[in-house]
Amino acid sequence: MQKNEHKVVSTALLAWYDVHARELPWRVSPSDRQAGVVPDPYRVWLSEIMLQQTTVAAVKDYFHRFTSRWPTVQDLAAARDEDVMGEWAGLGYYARARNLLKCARQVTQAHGGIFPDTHDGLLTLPGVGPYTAAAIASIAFDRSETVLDGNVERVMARFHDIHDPLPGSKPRLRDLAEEHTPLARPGDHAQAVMDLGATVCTPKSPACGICPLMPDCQGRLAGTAAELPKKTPKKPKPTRYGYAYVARDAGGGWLMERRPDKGLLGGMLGWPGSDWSEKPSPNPPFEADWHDIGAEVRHTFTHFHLHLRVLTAPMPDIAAPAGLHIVAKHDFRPSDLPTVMRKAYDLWRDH
DNA sequence: AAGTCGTGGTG
DNA sequence: TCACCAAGACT
Repeated sequence: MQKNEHKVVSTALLAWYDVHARELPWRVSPSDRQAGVVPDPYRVWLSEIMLQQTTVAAVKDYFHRFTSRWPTVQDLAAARDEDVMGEWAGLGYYARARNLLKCARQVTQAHGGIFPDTHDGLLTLPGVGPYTAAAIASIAFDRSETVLDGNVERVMARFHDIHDPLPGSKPRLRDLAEEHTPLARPGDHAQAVMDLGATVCTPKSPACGICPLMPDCQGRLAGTAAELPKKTPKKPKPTRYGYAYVARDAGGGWLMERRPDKGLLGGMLGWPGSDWSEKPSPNPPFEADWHDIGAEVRHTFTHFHLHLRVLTAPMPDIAAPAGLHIVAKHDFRPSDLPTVMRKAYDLWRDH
């Protein structure tokens, strides 16, 4: 329940939001909602999945393409797996795309195309965790649930001058965020805190001078705002190496693999290759005089750097080796590839 | 319950 | 250049 001394905060925040809310493709503005416009749960859900660990700028074009191609959750549920994975290519965290499809089919088949309208109901959906369930419940269904994402953590740590490092301080920050959550306009409140965190209370050099919460911000008063929240240091990233093999058959088809659902780049299209390790074993898909194109892909994943050498050879008139298949010339779209594979293609094309 | 899982922008 | 960072979920 909201503490009385925090009511002035949420009031100031909502007043700020009424003026400064960004126009976003999935957002119903405060004035439009006041006029009776209701958010579409499908669009709220889709946007929140895309926004997990991903910036608004990166999401916008993907959101437009998805909603143009699949306007409703039933449309998405009926899509082919490879079409959804191809449309998601480049956005990253591909488990989201696999769970997106699972979720769309679950909502369509088990719920008649209607999203659950409670936090606990939403939590049962694949790809929907504590944050996303609270976000959808508050934004789409006007329920007073507390969202806790990186923005909210940062705003709370600064406003209350919390110096304990994340992730250990998370329960404390959650308690504080719950105290700020209003019963009225919970969705606007949630989006207001996140907008504030993204545009004013930014990780580096926060714009305290224009912040609506500045008068009561303990971090600002203590002069510690910019260095909060503290975080436990991360491990350094090792560098791994590998080989990728780009081969075309006589008809211009490409020899490719569909990666297994589990693990890195799961479910995505890619070039056959070696393992990625400190000392990779060459693993060409067929015997040939493989030509090293003389350039290597450099790509950084969440927890390691990768140097990938690209080799090429014409493919003889044989069947595709086990686990691989030919993507016909006119079915091949570089935009279907995850970025690291796209980089290998670009190097091949330019060699 | 730490580790895994992408990518592009930023300072 | 490079570490850090983003509207986290899953195992």
